[in-house]
Amino acid sequence: MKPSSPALKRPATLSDIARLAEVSTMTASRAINESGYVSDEVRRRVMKAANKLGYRPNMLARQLKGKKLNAIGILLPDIANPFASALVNGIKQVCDEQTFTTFIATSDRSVEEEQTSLQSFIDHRVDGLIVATHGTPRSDKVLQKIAQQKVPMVTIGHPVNSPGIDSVTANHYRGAFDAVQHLIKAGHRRIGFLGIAPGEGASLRRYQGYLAALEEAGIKPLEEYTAGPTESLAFSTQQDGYEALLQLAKLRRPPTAYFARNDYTALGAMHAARTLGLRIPDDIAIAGFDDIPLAAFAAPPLTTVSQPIDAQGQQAARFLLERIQNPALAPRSAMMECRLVVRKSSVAGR
Amino acid sequence: MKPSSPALKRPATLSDIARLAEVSTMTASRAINESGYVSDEVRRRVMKAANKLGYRPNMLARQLKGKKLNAIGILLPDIANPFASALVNGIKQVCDEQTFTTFIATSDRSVEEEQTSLQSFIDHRVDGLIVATHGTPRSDKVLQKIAQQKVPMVTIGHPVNSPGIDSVTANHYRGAFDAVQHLIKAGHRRIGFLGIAPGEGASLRRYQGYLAALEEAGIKPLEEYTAGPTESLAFSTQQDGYEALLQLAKLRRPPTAYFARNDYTALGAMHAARTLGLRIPDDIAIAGFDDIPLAAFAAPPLTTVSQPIDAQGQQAARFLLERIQNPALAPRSAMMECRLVVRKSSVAGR
DNA sequence: CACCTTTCAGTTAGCGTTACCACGCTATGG
DNA sequence: CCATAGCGTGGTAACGCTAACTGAAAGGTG
Repeated sequence: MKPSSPALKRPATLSDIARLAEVSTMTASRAINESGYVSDEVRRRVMKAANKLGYRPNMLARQLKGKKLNAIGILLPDIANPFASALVNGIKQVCDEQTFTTFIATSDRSVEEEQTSLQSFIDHRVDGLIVATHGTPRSDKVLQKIAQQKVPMVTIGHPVNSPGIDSVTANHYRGAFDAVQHLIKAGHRRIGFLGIAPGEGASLRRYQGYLAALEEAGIKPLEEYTAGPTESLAFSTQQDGYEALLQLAKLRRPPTAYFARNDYTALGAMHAARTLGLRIPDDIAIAGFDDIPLAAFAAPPLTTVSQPIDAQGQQAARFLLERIQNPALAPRSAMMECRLVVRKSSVAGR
Repeated sequence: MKPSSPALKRPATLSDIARLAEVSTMTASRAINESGYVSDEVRRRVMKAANKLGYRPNMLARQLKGKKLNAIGILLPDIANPFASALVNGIKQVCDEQTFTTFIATSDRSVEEEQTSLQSFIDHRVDGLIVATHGTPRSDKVLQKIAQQKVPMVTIGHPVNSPGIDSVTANHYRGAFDAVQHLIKAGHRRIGFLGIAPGEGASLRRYQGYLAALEEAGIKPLEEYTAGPTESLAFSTQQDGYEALLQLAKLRRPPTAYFARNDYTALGAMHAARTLGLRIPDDIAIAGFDDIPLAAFAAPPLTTVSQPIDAQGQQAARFLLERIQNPALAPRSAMMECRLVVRKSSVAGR
């Protein structure tokens, strides 16, 4: 006979514990939850029984009784996204302290997926949602619809103007502004923007920052200096950057510097430059955005803008947990500053 | 007065629907679930009511009644991991067909995190688990402990020898063998291994494949040709690759070719080579493993080994869903072949 | 027309948990 | 000595859902 049969095949319940500790179910519940009055002696007995049976409270039954699930959902556009990891870290740091579990789902950058994923979270009765998808008018509508179901919600990356939704965002405008200003100070006047098709940048804050920096320097922005994928407000890839730079380099008077919408695009552009035999940073300068881990290891290392991702995650989690405590809170928003990281890809000479 | 008040603050329940459709709760349940006998007329009435109230079944209450939750948990080592995305895609493809929801959690490469994340999934009563963490003896113990709780489970990436656990894995051994053989065929005899400290490769199949290829060619492996982080069976980074190559290049007779344990390590090594003024592939050849998206965009493009990640995810999901249907299944395992992708980093000349 | 089968709908109970109430017990104070 | 208050414990009901049963009506068969 084994010392103690490892476990029933069915997980232990409160009544199992109660039976073993020879108390009522209710007393067992109180002992486990440290609520109400329980004598030390009984509490010890219950704890011992719970331990022996490997008791784990059934969160589902708990939630059914109107308590919190102690779980939140995080919706990410894409798991390969370099932000994802840092963001989740920041969120988890805060959630762990309050013993909230975090579940992640992805939208694969499709609005349909976004909707079903969010609905799944709600169907499983998470206590709140952190949504880090990229903002498009259609996806905003989805979010507002979801928010109507009275689920506490925080967005990261783009504000949604809706009651009951908090937002956290980085100052993309300012970050782009700083990066382009840096290129201008390095002597460049012809600066291309990689990662979006001409005429589609109206809602892209990084593009607006680019324009503002040019304007401040008295440089008239040329539409032909913008290249990138159409119908992709959401993202832009290495391939896009590669093609965009090849395209702009063909101009009669091509840019001498490029600001890429994100680091992937910038890395693709660097590859294109090499293909064309252009030296970086001697022939052309390149700057990106996001400071992904590989940026520092590119050849040459990439000048870029670093977002305080971790901090955004933390702030979002704090907002959310507060809103779960008090759902009636007025919508709040926080904006965090970015930091320009100057590396070799943008400064000629040593 | 509004045309129709948007929604109660409390989500609609079956009894709400039943009341509105003037039937019993049970009949509403039958109509919604299409089980048992319900007349067409009543079914229509119920559906209409459900629609009007925006009814969504409470999965938690359902599970409590002994039904499936229709949700599985995926545990990933790290979200930034380039596999993660493809893996999740493969899993979702299969799960979507059967209307299973997928939730993701990360272990941050810590065994403690791994345990708490898995336990969280179980606490929330998911129907099954797909675990894609890297195998270490300690983590295997955790998995076995979890498996005792009778949760259907499939591992990806490393087999766990335990009843009730299926595994899916790629043939890392063979993939590494092919890559190293390729380097040998290109004329190299002094081939370094980057990504693990000397003497720690016993359980690393990629290292075993490397050794086997050398042996087959009659090359005696040198321990001093191995460099990388200690106590990191789990992973190796760009930084590790960078340092490892710098270290091996200092040898009196340094390797002329390097096989890196993964592409990140390889990219770090390429950076180190550039720092040293070594040309790739003319002075040294480099090959990696994993074929991450950036590998093709490195300078020069990186020779590497491509895993059938998507297929592994699909297979794992199929295993899991079968096991959820029939938990008594004997453990199964599947191994998928890798593919060598030859690019410029390994072949001198044009 | 008696009898069985199929269809349809309602009633009851229970999943695991906790809120609420009720009951005893002990200590305190008038 | 009885009222009152603070402890400690048990009983009951309910959260939203569905399995199992019960009952009734409709349809078919000989």
